[in-house]
Amino acid sequence: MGNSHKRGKVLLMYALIDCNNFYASCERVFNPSLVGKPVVVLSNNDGCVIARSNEAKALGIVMGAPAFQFEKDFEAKGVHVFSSNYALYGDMSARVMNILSEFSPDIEVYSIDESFLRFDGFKEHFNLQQYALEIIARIKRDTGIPISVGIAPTKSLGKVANKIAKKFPVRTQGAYAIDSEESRIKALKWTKIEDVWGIGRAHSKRLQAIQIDNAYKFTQLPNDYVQKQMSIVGLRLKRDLSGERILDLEKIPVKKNIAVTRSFKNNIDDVRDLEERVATYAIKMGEKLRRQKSCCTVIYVFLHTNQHRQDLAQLHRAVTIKLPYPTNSSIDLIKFAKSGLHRIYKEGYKFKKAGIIAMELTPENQKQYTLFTSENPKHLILMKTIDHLNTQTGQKVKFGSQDLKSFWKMRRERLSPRYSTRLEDIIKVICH
DNA sequence: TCTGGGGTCCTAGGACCC
DNA sequence: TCTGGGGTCCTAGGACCC
Repeated sequence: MGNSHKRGKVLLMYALIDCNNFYASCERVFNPSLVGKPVVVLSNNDGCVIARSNEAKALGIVMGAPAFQFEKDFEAKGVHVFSSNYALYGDMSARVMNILSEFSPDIEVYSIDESFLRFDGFKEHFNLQQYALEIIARIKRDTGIPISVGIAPTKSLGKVANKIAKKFPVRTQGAYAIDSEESRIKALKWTKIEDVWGIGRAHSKRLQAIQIDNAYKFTQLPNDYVQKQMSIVGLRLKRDLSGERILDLEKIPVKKNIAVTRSFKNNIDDVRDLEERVATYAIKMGEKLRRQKSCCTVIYVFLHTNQHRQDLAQLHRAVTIKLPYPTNSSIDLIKFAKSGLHRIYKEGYKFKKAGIIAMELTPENQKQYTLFTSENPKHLILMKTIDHLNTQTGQKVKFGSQDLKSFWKMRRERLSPRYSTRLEDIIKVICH
């Protein structure tokens, strides 16, 4: 394996831990009768499939499949369908990540269902394969969630190892280690180019055109060619896959942008209805900003018609607004977002989606107040109070510009209970 | 009728300046 | 025939991720 991943005598290793079919697995934890049955979870508005159990995958239900097209299929094949329940998934994720952090002091929570752990020096003291099996058993016992573990000297190789663990659950028992030069090459030759982490549709298509159809062949390309075609990002990936430790754990970054965007259940053409939507997004954005203690100085507002309806006139409009002062007050954000909306709105179009994005975030405690334009200091106290009411008491405070009749409520017809975060929904165990 | 949402990073090229 | 040149900043858009 060369010496590229060794420093002194300490062997450097990473583990990538990934929850299997996470959302579908979460639904199963609280409804064990679903074990062994096909389960799918739908996106917002029950639009398309975003998670599938292995049984659902085997039935040929593809990722992103529009739910309405598969409705009959679901019924015919006995597929259990759920609306996405982020309160449940977020809570289950936190439990899993908490336990994982007991197994290494160095952890990067990469996404809701994935973490990298650093195992530097562990190999001298543990059988890593065995250690991985312990992690799997512990997570299963304490949360009910099945996971896969890939162990390797670099992060991108950890991804490869994880994929092998998932693909051969019986042989690997859910854990696979790339721990020699031979196993690295064998694993890369097995990995299709389009399955490599960091190589998406566009790049894999271009690589396939020059007969680069697996990850090993990709690592044999000249550096300057890779850099030219795929920029510095591609070159870093090539070196990391070759066994050089290029990618390392990343700290949870403070977000640089915060977006709130939604598709509507139905088309909207009335500007007053759009105002209500945009105001609601602005409030949500304010909450997100305050949670990470940031203010924004720029907001971006956009409107889209339905791109799937080629029979209707299409329009994409957007505007970037520089705010006079950094803010995270929902009241201000509503005002600015609405003014943006009025600049881009055009009569005569049926809009399907709108969104706002907060940009150029600054820490809340570093506000630069300008002399004449600044925010109303009363907002600060008001927002604190509202956040407290919303998060601590379960009350929902609404603003005047919001719809009070829940007319816009997302379609979530098949929502499971919030088993783990809502007392009324807690699971009942009946003993006889 | 019905097709998700929220992020990051990099580069090319234009605007502008001296 | 020949039409400066180089630096910086900004933005749009492409590519990727889960």
